[in-house]
Amino acid sequence: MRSKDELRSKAFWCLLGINLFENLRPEDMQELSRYTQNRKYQRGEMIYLPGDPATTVYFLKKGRVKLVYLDEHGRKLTLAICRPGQPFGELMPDEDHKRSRFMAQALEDVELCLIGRDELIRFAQERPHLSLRLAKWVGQQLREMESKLEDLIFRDVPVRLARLLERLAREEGVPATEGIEISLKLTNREIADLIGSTRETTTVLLSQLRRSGVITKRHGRFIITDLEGLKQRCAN
Amino acid sequence: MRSKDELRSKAFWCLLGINLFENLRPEDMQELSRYTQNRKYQRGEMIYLPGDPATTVYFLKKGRVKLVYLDEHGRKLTLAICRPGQPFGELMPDEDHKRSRFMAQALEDVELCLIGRDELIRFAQERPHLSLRLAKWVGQQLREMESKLEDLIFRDVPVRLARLLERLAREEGVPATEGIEISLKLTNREIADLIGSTRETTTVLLSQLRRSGVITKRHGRFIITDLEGLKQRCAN
DNA sequence: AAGATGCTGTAAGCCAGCTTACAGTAAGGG
DNA sequence: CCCTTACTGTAAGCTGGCTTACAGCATCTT
Repeated sequence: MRSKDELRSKAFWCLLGINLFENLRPEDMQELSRYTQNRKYQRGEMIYLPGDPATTVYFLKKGRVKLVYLDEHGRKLTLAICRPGQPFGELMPDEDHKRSRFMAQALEDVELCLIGRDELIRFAQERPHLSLRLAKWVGQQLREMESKLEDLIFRDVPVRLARLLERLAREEGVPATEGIEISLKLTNREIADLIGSTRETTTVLLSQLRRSGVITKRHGRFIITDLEGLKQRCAN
Repeated sequence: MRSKDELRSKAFWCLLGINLFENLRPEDMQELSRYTQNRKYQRGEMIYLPGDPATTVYFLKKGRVKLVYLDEHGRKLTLAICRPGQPFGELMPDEDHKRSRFMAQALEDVELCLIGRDELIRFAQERPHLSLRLAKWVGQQLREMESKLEDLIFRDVPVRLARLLERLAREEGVPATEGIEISLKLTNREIADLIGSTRETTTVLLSQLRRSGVITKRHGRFIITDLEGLKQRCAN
């Protein structure tokens, strides 16, 4: 059986690589790690569902996770794709501890560590620097939401699709022989959910882009073969 | 000429009634007030414009202010209506101090006090409780944005209009003989901007609601005469 | 009083993109 | 290997709500 110390140092290690906790003093890390847990999920598994009490904050260690809004009629909108190092979950829920309206789903095999919202806040209460970082994190989420809103109101579906692909190429792209490969397995349905459109419309638009030589597909992953052409389609 | 103390206590008074600074120690209030300024604006005046550097945080003392997103083609979306006691402005802008994409306009004669973002953050740095409140504030903005997004994607225009009127009746309503009066002068154009629709469509829908006996208008202000009927129209 | 400016009301026409429907293809699993 | 399930591709039709266009009012200005 492993010693407590070993377990603790393992948890400690878990906190490394998380942007939010960079530059934290080692003894603080040590303390914080006592409140954390490690979890693993397989591709496709749900990490939390709409309606689950929003009392936990998650930090991605490995794999990617998508955050999806689900409405009462089953329509979906994917709000974000989180990458290793990033936190997700609701840090600042309603006064009345209302349940989250989002779900988090593993896009790949995922490793994460989690911490109770109240513990994290109590811990931050005595560490102003961390508190401000939390505020900054929430501020980032806010800005992402704003840009999502901007897209959905002011841009039409073809432009939203082009902008999504351009962003994915920038954020998740790896160089390939034909161009930039988006290192994410995404179905047309998932892309549709990301741009707030339907599967059918998205399929048609993707076919057009393929025929125009802007993109191609290999092993279920998209490759941007003409980044310039794509960028032209990002404007209204 | 007035003494420094008098000026200071006046500024101090300015901080009272602002939710964010409730329960702050008097000496902290005293110090914070040294960084603040008071300003007045008339109905219709701009407080800041898109493109202005986002370095200031505002606290409303009197009157209401609307925050509007303006796109490059002149289309508008009103994101929020702020009321006395509420803060607005961008507390947590991009790393690169990107300029705000919003404008703030006085809906009525307005009194506010303002403080530099950096000063406020430096001040909060040593007061963890305040830092967490800032995070909570940003969290609230985030939730409002989420609900705006939800409306815009999943609900059609008539429902969005009904929900807006219901919300305004709840938040800005005062009892009147015929029903609940919304204590805000709003043109059809402004209502259209609030629900992400056009002036014409909004006019038609408002006329329908009037003909159905759900609302009426007096002195440029709407009165909800049939709250139940309105609530029925809030569902999809 | 006349003119300018901005708000309200109404209506015809149009179109992006959602719906519905179906066929073909890939892939996972027993 | 077959069978089931899920994904992709295509197309006809419909419709919510945006566009465009005007006319009548209400303020405000000088």
